[in-house]
Amino acid sequence: MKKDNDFFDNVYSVVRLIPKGRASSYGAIAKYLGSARGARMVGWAMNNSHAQSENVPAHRVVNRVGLLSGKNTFPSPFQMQALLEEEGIMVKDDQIENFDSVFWDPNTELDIER
DNA sequence: TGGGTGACCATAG
DNA sequence: ACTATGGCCACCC
Repeated sequence: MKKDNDFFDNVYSVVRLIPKGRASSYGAIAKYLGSARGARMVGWAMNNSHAQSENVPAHRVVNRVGLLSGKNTFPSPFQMQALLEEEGIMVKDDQIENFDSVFWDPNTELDIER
């Protein structure tokens, strides 16, 4: 039988593939799954990521402006920023600095490049 | 069953 | 420039 949460599983897989010191965006992940099936679902999957036994580096996932949108949903809002800084990502005012540099797009990095 | 919500993104005024 | 609204699709009540 088919799994309804196939979408979630896909998201977790991609998030785990995010290299250290890099960050990705919800829309990029959603698009990588096939289309922007409502980037909101990606965030929601993250919200349920706590249900996953595997460690999902949700802290490496931010919105398109590099803002730590989900820090509020973390066990401790400071944990997300702390983890990011731990990996060398500079965070200022709940926003990633040089986001252009740390941005990791699965469509560009993983895929295809022909 | 139907309606509301959501860690978003894009376009229009 | 900023604010407002629509769209996307899965989950909860």
